[in-house]
Amino acid sequence: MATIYEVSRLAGVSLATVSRVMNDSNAVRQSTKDKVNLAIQQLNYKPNSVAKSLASSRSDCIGVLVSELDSPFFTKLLGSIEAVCKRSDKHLVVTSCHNDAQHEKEDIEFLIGRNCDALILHVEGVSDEYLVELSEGPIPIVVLNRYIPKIASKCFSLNNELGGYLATKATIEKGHREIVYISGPDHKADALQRLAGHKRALAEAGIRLDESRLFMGDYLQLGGQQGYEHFIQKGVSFTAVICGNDEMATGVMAAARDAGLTLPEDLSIMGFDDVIFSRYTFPRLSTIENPIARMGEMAATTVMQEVYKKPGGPIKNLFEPKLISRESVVNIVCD
Amino acid sequence: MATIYEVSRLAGVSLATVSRVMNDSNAVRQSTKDKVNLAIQQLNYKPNSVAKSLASSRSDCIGVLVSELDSPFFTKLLGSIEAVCKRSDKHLVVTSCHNDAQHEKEDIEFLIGRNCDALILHVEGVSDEYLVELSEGPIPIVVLNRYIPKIASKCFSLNNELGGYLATKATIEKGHREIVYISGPDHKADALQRLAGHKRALAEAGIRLDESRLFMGDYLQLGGQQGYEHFIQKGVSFTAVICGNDEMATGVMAAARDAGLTLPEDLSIMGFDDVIFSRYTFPRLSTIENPIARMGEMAATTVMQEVYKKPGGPIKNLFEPKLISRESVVNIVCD
DNA sequence: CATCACGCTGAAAGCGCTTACATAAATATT
DNA sequence: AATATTTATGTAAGCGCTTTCAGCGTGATG
Repeated sequence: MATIYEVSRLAGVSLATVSRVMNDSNAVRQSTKDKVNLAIQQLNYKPNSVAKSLASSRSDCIGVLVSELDSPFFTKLLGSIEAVCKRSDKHLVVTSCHNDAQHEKEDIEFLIGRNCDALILHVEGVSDEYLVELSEGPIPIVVLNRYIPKIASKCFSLNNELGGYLATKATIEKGHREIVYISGPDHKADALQRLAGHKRALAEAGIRLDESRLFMGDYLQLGGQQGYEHFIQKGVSFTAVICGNDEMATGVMAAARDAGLTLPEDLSIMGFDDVIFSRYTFPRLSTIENPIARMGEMAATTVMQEVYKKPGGPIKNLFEPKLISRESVVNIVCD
Repeated sequence: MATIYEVSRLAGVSLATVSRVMNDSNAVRQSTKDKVNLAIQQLNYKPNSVAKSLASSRSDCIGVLVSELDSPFFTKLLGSIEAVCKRSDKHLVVTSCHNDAQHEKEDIEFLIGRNCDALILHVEGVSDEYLVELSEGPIPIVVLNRYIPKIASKCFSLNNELGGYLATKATIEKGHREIVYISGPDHKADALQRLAGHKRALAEAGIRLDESRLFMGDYLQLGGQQGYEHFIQKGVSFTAVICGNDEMATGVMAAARDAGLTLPEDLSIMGFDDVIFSRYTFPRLSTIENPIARMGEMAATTVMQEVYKKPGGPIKNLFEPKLISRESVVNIVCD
């Protein structure tokens, strides 16, 4: 690989001038620029971004930390972040850290050590205080899917409580009274918020909340299956099951079909997130839209604006869920 | 951030010694190590990996280039690669480049400029020659989902032809004779190979290949829909549709249902890849297993072994597809 | 014609680390 | 005890780039 030095020699100018041309400083005469560009072409010179990064302490790299890499949720997120960053020629260092506070911290430090210009974090293990402290450090961060009052402008999140409320309300409006809920794990804030919304809708409709109608799942397909089986085994009767996310909803579908039910006639199922496959299920899943992609977009745009001074539209931090009525929740006749 | 210089001063040793301790060279006396480690702790020193990378021309970073970031296919791939790399403390610089040869080249050059220790590439735009040439360069590469004879040991791919053959053969064995095929785009090698397998199975069964029974789709859900509608409009009669991938199969499902068919009774549908959502469809999709995750694993393991001299089991380059019979392809009675 | 300002370019000092190579200390060898 | 070996540490030269500062040439100004 050619270095800047060889370019400077071939062009008959100094290192500094080549560097100026590279970063198109306007303090270089056009004729000089031409000479340098010619040399660059002839040598097929590509600047070494590591050296550049060390000298300038800017890396044009953004660190992204997500919980999992192989889930449709993060896929959507990552895709939208990458699209924005690519537009400004920034690149992504991606890590996943399986919800473990220790790993999260290690990965964050790694990304910082790697001179990332900013961090986009989807973390569930570390505490709010840790993140607040981090945000006071030299390297800008934004936080996804989490709301921390002290650094609200750095947080991009969904009104999960409202989402949970809408899911349950819509189900009740279809005539359902016997409803069970399969929640995400209770160490996840969004799961708890969604559950809170569910309870509010129930209370509003005057339906007594019965702990036996609640199952704590794992946000995975398996959790949905387990939840369904749990309720059957306990002899709970229900016409609808509301799930903390779409993956568990598909688990319920599978388990219900295995038990011989016809869907959606025999059982209504509500999801949450509207991840890609909810359009592929049959019946197509009624769910709550979670604008994950827009959240990622906003987070990345914020970084572009604040760190790189790129132009960009107004930033939105809080997102509203929306009911998506498909066919998995049906009207039932009240007895 | 503390630098190595401050550590060396606090510990009362030279830079070189600190560096040796960091990279745990064994040529340092234990007592010296202890002094240095103490200083490191006291200063909460974190090495700057950019400087390290520049000085050593090793970055502990592996560049990954995929076509798309928000598709279940790449998700699976990326997840498995990351898992392997993380185990050896290597990190991923991820880029997506939407099948465009020019972008692919730019991104590859970016990754090289960024001192990536190796490249894991899933590229469809650039030519075989380009990749062969690249592989002769200073930075090791491995290639996913593509077979290039000259660098076979660097390629990890599926026997797509066999997959296409198996899909069609299984369908024929269920009694289908009127079969249509929705292929992936003809600029993708795997799509063409799958199609070739389809033709072989047809020929073997003595079924005449009719070009009117072939539709070139886009590997997306939309392509499946369009394919289905195309055949209906042309008045082609068929009892089974075989798709170049699962996403198009879901498109066919949707279109067929919209047309009032009952699945799988009225129409059999075969997919390819067995990506995550094929388990969520109803009827559950019969498809061809594509061990994407294992391919990613092998590719990453190869890099670990060759670049970082990590131990690891035997490497497998060629993968065999397997039929996964679920419920979307049914037996039909021959007239 | 001397002076000043301004635009362009070059020299050189880092950025924080690794790694020959040299040297000093410790140990082994005779 | 003197020398040869080995082991542990320090010195200093980079890695390829950015950036400050100084200096040069040019044209404008008085």
